[in-house]
Amino acid sequence: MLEINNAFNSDHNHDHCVSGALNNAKAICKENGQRLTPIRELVLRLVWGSHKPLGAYELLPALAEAGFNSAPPTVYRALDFLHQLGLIHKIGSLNAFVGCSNPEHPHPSAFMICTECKTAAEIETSELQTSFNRVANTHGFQLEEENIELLGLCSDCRGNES
Amino acid sequence: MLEINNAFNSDHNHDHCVSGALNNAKAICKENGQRLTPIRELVLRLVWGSHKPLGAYELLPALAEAGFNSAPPTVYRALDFLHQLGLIHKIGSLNAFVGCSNPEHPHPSAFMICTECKTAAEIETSELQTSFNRVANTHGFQLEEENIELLGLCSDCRGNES
DNA sequence: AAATGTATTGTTATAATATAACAATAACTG
DNA sequence: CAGTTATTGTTATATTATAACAATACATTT
Repeated sequence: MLEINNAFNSDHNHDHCVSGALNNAKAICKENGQRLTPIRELVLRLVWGSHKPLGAYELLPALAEAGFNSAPPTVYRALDFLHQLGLIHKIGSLNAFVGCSNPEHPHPSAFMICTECKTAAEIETSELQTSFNRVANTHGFQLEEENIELLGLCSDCRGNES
Repeated sequence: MLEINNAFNSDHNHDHCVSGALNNAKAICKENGQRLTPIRELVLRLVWGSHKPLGAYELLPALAEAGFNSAPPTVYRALDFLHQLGLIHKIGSLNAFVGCSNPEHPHPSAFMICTECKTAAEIETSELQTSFNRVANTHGFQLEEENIELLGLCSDCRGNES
């Protein structure tokens, strides 16, 4: 059974998501001998602080406000760094980044993305991984990354349309 | 069981794919009261003629050669038109378009994309649709489109690396 | 601490992708 | 044929992303 996270439930305590992600990130960086520098930490906080995928250029003002350089390469470097460690996901169809799955164990993931309000809810995909791994193995394909995006209207936005 | 098409098999008669897609496109346009104009047909041929996803700007020279206007809006319009009818797929992570699944019945689809040679092989996903539909229904999500991308190395490119 | 090498960040410029806005033409409809 | 709609042409610009190199910070060895 596929389960989703609570992105569509606006009641949850989201600070918990962010701080969980941060602790996780620190551990992962330590394991890999990488440094979670102030810029990287800020970008991680910003991305995880939103259930809506954020584009690189949406992050720049916050970087500037925090006193960092805010040219595009700065934010793209931080995003690439976090992405490579599996700490954030890139939503290809939106050119935007999102965090907030279960921060204790990074994993391939899928998203339901509302085309109206842009909210992205992560789907737990363990059940799909079997299928993906099998088809990859069958064809000698070395699976390295997944972009799984379900696009449509969330229940809130469906309601507002009627 | 997931099956893939023959994109990784360079021996197949690809003209057949293209002409199949074209016939299918004509029928679908007729059904929907849409016109498959010369520009649209050319773009369809070009996209289906390649197993590698093609970016919009890669198509422009061919449009120019064929005597059409070749400014970006021209090709984006044709791509949007074909995409909306389900005749081509957009690969979000590559900003590129691809055709060539079973042209007789358009359907949601998934791709294995080689990050080295850029070839995209379509995966038949009927087995996954059940899962996707269920999770969408459970959360009142109105599923409209899917971007399913498996990224990695195809067997050819794995061989070349060793 | 000084010297050295590596990683990170700053900075400028530009590449690559995509769309807005409006004019001109072609195709459909009564 | 006149009126309407759909398509294409055209110019300009918005959005997303990276190249290239300089400057600084950090880590390691001596």
